[in-house]
Amino acid sequence: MQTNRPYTYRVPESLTNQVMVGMRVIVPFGRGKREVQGFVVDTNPEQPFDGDLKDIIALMDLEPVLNPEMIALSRWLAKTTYSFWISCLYAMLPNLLKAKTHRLVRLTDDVAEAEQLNLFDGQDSLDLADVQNDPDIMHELVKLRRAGKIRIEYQVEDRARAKMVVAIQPSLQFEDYEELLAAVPKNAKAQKRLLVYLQQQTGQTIPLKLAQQQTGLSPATFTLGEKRGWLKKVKLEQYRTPMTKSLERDQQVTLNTDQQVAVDALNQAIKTDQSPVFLLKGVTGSGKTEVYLRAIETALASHQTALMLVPEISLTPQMVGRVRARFGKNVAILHSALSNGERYDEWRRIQMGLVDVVVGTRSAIFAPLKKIGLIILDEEHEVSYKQEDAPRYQAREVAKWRAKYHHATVLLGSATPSLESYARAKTGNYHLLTLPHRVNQQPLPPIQIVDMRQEPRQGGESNFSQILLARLNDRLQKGEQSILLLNRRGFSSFMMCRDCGFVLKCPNCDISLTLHLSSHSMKCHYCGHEEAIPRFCPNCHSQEIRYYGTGTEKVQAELNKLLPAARIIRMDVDTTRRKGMHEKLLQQFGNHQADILLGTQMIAKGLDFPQVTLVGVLNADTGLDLPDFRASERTFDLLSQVSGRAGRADKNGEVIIQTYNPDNYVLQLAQKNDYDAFFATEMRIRQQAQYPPYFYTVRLMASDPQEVVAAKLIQAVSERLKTSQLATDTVMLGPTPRPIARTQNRYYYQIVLKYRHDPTLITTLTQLAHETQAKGNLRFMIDPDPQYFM
DNA sequence: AGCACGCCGACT
DNA sequence: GTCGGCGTGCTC
Repeated sequence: MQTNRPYTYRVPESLTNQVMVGMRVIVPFGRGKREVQGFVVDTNPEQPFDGDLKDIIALMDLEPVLNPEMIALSRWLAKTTYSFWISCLYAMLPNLLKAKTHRLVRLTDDVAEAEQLNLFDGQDSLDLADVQNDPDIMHELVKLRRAGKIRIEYQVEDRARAKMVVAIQPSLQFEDYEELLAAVPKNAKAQKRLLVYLQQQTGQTIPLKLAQQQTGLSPATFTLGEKRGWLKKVKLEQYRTPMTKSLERDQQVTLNTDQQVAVDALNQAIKTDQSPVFLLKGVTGSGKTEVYLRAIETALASHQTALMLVPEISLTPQMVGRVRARFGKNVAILHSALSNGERYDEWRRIQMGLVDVVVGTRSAIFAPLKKIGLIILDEEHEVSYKQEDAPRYQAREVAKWRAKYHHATVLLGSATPSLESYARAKTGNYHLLTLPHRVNQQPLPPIQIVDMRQEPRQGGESNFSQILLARLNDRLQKGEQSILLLNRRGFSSFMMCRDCGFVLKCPNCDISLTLHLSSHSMKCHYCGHEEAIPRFCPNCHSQEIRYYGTGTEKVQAELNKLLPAARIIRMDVDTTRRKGMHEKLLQQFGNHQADILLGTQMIAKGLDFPQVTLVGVLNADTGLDLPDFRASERTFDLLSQVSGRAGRADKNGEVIIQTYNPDNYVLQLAQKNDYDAFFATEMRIRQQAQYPPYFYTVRLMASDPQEVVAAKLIQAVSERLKTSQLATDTVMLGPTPRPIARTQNRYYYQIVLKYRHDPTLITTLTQLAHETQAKGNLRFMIDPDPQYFM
């Protein structure tokens, strides 16, 4: 944090007129011979440094990688998220441009040959990163270092490598080729063909491969042509384009009245110089996507570009497919599943202005599009729009910042808007657009709530109520499909000894281990720790150990018994971990190779399968009693979304929700599909408890492998806050241990602050971020508008 | 992050 | 008198 500011360097003569704002440079920094990478943020500082300047060592770029908009945005981002400016700059670049520093160990003096052979393997240098985990080698190196026999050099490596292809350019004029044609020997057929081809292509640049194909000539002929000066060979950047899958057919749809109203409002806004925010609230299946596509068309028609964010590409393949179908090669896709190379190439295409539409996940909000006319956030309430590690930005807020900069329109879409957004729409801060009806004219599927406490229990407990089982059977007979949601993976959620009450916990985290039968192990869902299934209690050696709680694995086993004829696809983190499995499973289900799709919340969103007429929620209570003020909002959202998967085509759908809390208002209102009533109820609770959207929240957290160290720091922070002059309505909760006090062998303590308007608090937090040093393993972080409190 | 400097205790 | 561990402050 002490270095969180710009430093001034001299431009050496060799770089005169080459250094530009937005370029990356290599500079010396500190007393050693350390080289670090930096960004040029200004070439004409207001307050020049009064002292000896060091020279810039080298440029890493031939052209800026960040434009002035990005530099201004990064400044604002650093301020509002209490982050380092430089991490904000890096957050805007594709991974490939984030330099890796190599620490090379070099010999300074004669070292015994044996040492050189052992340590350096005959090489003249050694990358520290390769050996830093080997204590023996490190010890040896420390000794050599003390003896002055080795030194460490820092090297910055540029990882950006564009894939290059050779291309040819005709270098002469039409008439020149005419003359040459007349002059070549009659039997030189290949040369003649080349000349004719070049004559036709004057002024073009053609990849060599393509030219060979078109002419049927060999590479040798082109080389000859180059030698004789008929053509020039150039290197052309080639872009790795992801998702080369054939484009879907674009379906032209006629808008219904509601859609038309929304599109008209958006069209008008896009053409103005304002930067309004629209909230499009449309029930599941109401045709929000078509509204998005029309708005993008408008932006393009007025020579502007469009940026569209989706929560997660793998969850919304159908959405991405439709954008590509409509706009074809004019679209760049940016998401986390791309390789670094693919991501870099897509980013370059955007940077160079080769595309006008960008679709991507959270970080795509930094796509270097110029002249943005429209920014869309689909499913705006999704938590994935908030980055959970530094810089902890909310993509929705970045969208609004960029919209102001570009005079662009922001469009937030959702069936269940976040309370924050809907509240703003209600007060007129945002413009509200609504799509209350499904496009297929079907009503939303009726939802039935089943009270699991009333279920008969003959023959042991079942996870299925009689009615849900009967309905599943009915769909099976009719050849229709069902979706079952159980928001818990694994087989059983915990193991307990009947004799002594011992619960098997993760050694690294304060959380019980989950039984996974498919991998024959006990797993921790927080750190990935895995161990064998115990045969007797580790505490009292009793054999009376039992497993409690139900996960997707167990339900799958139970279904196999209850409905042996049903073909089941289970979809959770465990079955989709491998690349491409997600798509594969969905495709199988889409081809009706299975009758039931059973899964965790990953199946709740965005899926559109016409044969699905039944949705069952096995346990609606799981998310309700978490210590998190957003628990109700998330449950309502999940239930609404998953219900929307039923009856999307011409057949009627039906939803069954099983619960032990049938009277809970969240379930009651989800059943009625009454978002507005839910909003009103929840808003009253939030107002009373002083939570968003009435108050802002910020979470401060200290963590360390030693509990006392973390506790001490948070205590000091707490004292500091108490002595600063906080606004009278600012509330400080804590310090307390985090609800899950320990994960990955670190203890966490937190303070949650709630405030309305408190400039002093903001200043104090900024100072805290500056002053609170991370020492050793101790960490301190400030998370504005946190999404989770666990 | 990494380095130098200075303080302090332990040892020669 | 000297060495090394550790806390603090600085890096254009």
